Amino acid sequence: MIVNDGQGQTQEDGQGMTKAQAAKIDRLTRKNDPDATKENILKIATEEFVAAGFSGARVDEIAERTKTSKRMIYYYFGSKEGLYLAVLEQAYTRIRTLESELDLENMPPVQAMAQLISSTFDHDDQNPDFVRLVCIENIHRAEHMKRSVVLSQMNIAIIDIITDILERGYADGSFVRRVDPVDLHMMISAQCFFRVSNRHTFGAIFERDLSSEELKKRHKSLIVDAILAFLRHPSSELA
Amino acid sequence: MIVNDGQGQTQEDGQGMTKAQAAKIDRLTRKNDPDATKENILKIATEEFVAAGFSGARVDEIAERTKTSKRMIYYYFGSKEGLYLAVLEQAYTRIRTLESELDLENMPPVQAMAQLISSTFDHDDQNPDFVRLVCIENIHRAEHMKRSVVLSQMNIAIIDIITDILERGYADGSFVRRVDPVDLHMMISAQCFFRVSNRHTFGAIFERDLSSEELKKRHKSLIVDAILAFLRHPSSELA
Amino acid sequence: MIVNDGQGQTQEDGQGMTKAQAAKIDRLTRKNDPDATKENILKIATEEFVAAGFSGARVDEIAERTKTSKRMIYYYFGSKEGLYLAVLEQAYTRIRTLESELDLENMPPVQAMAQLISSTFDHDDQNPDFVRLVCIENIHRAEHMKRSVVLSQMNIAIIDIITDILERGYADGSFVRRVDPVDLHMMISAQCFFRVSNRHTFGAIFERDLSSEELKKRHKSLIVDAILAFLRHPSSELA
Amino acid sequence: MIVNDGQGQTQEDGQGMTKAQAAKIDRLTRKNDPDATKENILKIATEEFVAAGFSGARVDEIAERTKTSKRMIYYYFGSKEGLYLAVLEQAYTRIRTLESELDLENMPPVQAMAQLISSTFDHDDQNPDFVRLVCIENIHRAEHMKRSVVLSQMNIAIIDIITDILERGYADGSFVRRVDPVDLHMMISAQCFFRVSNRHTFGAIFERDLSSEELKKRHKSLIVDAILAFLRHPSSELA
DNA sequence: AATGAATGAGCATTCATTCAT
DNA sequence: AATGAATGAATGCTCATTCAT
Repeated sequence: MIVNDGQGQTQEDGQGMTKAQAAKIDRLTRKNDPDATKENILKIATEEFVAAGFSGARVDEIAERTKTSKRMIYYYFGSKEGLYLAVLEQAYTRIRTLESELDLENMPPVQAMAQLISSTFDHDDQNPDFVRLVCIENIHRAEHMKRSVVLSQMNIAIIDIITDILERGYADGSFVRRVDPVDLHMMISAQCFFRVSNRHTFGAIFERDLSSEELKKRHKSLIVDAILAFLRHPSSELA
Repeated sequence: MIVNDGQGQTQEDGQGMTKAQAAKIDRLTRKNDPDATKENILKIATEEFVAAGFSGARVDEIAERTKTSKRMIYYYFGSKEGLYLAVLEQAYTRIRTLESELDLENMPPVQAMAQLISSTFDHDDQNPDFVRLVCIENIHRAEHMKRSVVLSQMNIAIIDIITDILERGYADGSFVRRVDPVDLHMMISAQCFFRVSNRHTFGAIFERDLSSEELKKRHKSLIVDAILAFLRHPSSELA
Repeated sequence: MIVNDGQGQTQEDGQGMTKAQAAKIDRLTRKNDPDATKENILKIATEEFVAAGFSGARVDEIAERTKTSKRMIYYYFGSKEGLYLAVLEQAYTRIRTLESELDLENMPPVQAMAQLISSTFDHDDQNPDFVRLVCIENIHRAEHMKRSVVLSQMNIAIIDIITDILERGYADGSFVRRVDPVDLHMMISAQCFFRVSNRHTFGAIFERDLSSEELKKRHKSLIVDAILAFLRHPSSELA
Repeated sequence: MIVNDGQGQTQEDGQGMTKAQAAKIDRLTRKNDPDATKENILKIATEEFVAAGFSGARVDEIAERTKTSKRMIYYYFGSKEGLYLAVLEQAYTRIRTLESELDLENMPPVQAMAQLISSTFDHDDQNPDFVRLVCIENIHRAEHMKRSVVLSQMNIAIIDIITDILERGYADGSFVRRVDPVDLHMMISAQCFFRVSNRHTFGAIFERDLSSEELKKRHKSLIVDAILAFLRHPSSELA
C-alpha cells in the first residue's frame, strides 16, 4: 500500500497551505476503509434519493455531503443508477430480515394475523424512507428493480407466513373467507402503505396530519379489524 | 400537399416528413387560439410529467411534442413548476367532477356503499396517470399542491357522500361499526389506489400482473367485501 | 408564478371581470393621446435605462410599467435602440435648454465664471440620471449618439459662453492663464461629473458618501476655487 | 507552422483552421494547469466585460474565445457575476501595486505632487480598460464591489502618499491651500479619469479626439498646472 | 484506494421582436 | 391607434461522467 507519498513533501500549515493540501492531510490522517466509505456513501445517497427522487437527486450533492469524493461514487457504484440500485437493494434487504424475525408460527391464527398486520403497520409507519423509495421505484415502473439480480431473486417469506396462518385459521374455524395469500398481503400492504405514501396529498386535502400519534393508534386498530372481519365472514352474506 | 417553407426547400407530405415539420405546418395553417394552445400544452405536459416525474420531465421534450413552441409554455404557464401545477389542478378538477356525478343518495345504504367502492376502484384503475401524478406529488411532499390556490380550496364532496350513506346505514341497521367518514374514505382509497400505484414493484416481486382483467375483477369484489364486512360487524367481536 | 389559469377558463376578479376586460375598459376611458403615450413610455424607459444600462434594461419590464402595451413601444420607437436613442436625445435636449438660460453676459468675468461652475456643479448633482445616461453611452462608445441626427448636430452653446467670459477676463486682467475654451469646459465638467458618476466606487473605497450635503458644499467651493486659481495665475510660475 | 493534433490529422495553420479547432488542439496538447486556465479565462473575460459591460457580455462568447470550456468558467468562478468580480478584483489589485511603487517620498513636495498627477494621468490614459471597468461598476452602483471581501478591505496607499506630500509642502511653504487628502485625490482622479471615461461622448459633441497625442500632452500639463495653482494660492484671494 | 481538473450535452429560462386582427 | 398571441435564437447555468495522476 502506497500511502506515504505525501509525507516526503512537507506542506506549510496555517499560512502557506491551499485547500487541496488541507484536504490531503485530512485524508492521510484517516484510515483507508473501503467498507466504511461505501457505507457512508450509501447512507447519504439514501437520504438524497428519498428526499428528491431519482431524477431530482444530485450526484454532486451526494458527493459533497459524503466524507469522500465524487470520484469514489463512480469507483464503487459505477453510475448514478448503480448507486440508486444499491440503495434500493439495501432497503429491501433490511425488510426481508425483519419479516423473517416475526415468529408467528406458534400463535393462534387470529392473534398471529393481528400481529402480522400490526407489524406491517408499524414497519411502514416507522420507515417512511423505505415507503418513499418504493414509490420512487414505482414512478420509474420498477425498471431498476427488474434489472437487479438481488431484487429480482428476492424470496418473499411473507407469503409463506400468511399461507401458514390462513391454513391454521381455516382448520380451526377462525377464518371462513377463502382468499389468495398474495391478495391478502396486498390488502394488508395497501392499508399500511397508503397512509404513509399518500400522507402529504391526503393531509393537504383533508387537513389531517396522518403522522399524528392519535390517528396512528386509531388507524392501526381499524386496519386490523377490517382484515379480520373480512376473514371471519363469507362473501355470500354480502349484498 | 406541398408546402414551401420560404427558403427554397420543398418538403414532401405524408411519408417524407418528420413530426417537427408536420407540427410547423400545422402551426402555419392554424389561427390564433389561446385556449386550444393551452389545452394542447397541458395534454402533452400531463403525459410527460406522468411518464418521468417532475424532475425527470423535460420542458424541451414537452415543447417538441406540442403544436406550439417552448416559448409559449413560458408565456402561458410561467415556469416548469407552473406548468406542472396546472397539470395537477386539471387532474384533480376532473375527479372532483366525477365524484359529484355519482348520485348515490337514492340507493339503499349497502348498495350505495358497494357502488361507491366500485366507482373508486374503476376510477383509479382507469386513470393510472392520475394515480402516478398523486404519487409524484407525494414524493415532492405535496409542496406544489399546498401552494395552489385552486387545490388548497378544493371542496371535497366525497366526505359528504360517505357521511350520508353511513348515516342511512346506521339508521336502517345495515351498518353497525361506527367509523369516521374520512377514515373510511382513506381505507377505500388505500385499497383502490395501491394496486395501481404499486403495480410495478408488487408485480416485480410477486410476478403478478396487477393490471390483468382477471385480477382486476377479483380484487374489486375482494375490496367491496372487505369494506362491507368491516361496516357490518362491530369491533367487539374481534380478538 | 402562475399567470394564466391554464384551463381555458376565464378567471373572474372581484367584480366578475377578467383582466383583459378590465384593461379594455381602462383603455376606453382614456383618450387616445399619442403624445401622452409617447411621453409616458419615454419616462418609464428613462428610468429603466438609467437603472440597468442599455443591455440590462428589459423591453418587457418597460412595457409592463407603462400605461400602454409592448407593441406600442415598437409602434412609436421601432426598436429597443430607437427607444434608448429617444431617451438620450430628450436628456441632452433638456440640458441645452438649461445652459442657454444662464444669462452670464452681464456679470463681471470672475463672478460669471464662478456662476457657470456652480451651475454646472448643481446640474450634475441634481441630475444623476443624466450623468448615468452619459456613462452608459460612453460604455457603448457613443455609438448611438453618433447615429443620432439630433445629437450629432447639437450646437453647444456652452463654448460660446465660456469664450465670452474668458475674453472679458483677459481684457480686464481678471484672468491671466490662456486656455482653450473646450479644454476649460472639460476641466469644469470633469470635476462636476466625476463626483456623481464615480460616486459609488469612490464611496465604497474611501467610505465616503459623496452625495452628502456637507461634502457637496465643500466640493463646490473647492472646484470653483481650483478653476479660478488656475485662470488667475500664469503657468510660468509653476515648477 | 504545421501542428499535429496527435490523431493522425494534420491541420494547416493560418488558413485552413478555425479558432475553435486551434483551441481544441491546444487543449489536447496541454497538461492540467489550473492557474493557467483561470488566468486565461480572466484575461478573455476582462476583454469581454470591458467591451460590452456586465449585462452585455456573454458567457458563451467568453467561453468560446477561451482555451477551455464554458463549464470551467462555472467550475472556477461559479457564475457570471463571480467571474466579473474576479475581473474587477484583479484590475484593482494591479493598480494598488502600481501606486505603491511610485516612491515619491524623497522628492521635493511640488515636484512629488506633479509626478503623482502625471503618473495618475498616464495610468488612466494607458489603461482605458480599467477606466471602463470602473464606469461599468458605477452603472451597477458598485454592488459587486461592495460584496467583494478583497475589494472592500482594500488598503488605499494613495491617501498616505498624498498626505505626506501635502504635509511636506505646508512645512516648506510650497503649498498654502489647506485641503483634505481624499478631496485632493478626488480632484486629481476626476481630471485624469474623465478624459478617458467620457472620451466618446465628449469627442462626439465637440468633434475632438481626446486620445490624440497632441491633446494628451496639453491636457497633462493643464491638469498638473491647475492642481498646483490651487495648492499654492489661498482661497481668500478669490472672489 | 483515491482525487482535483476537466467536459459535452443538455437544462430551464429569457430576449427583442413580429404577426394577425 | 392599438393589441394579445406568438416566436427563434440565445442566455446563464447544471448534469452525470471521465481524465490524468
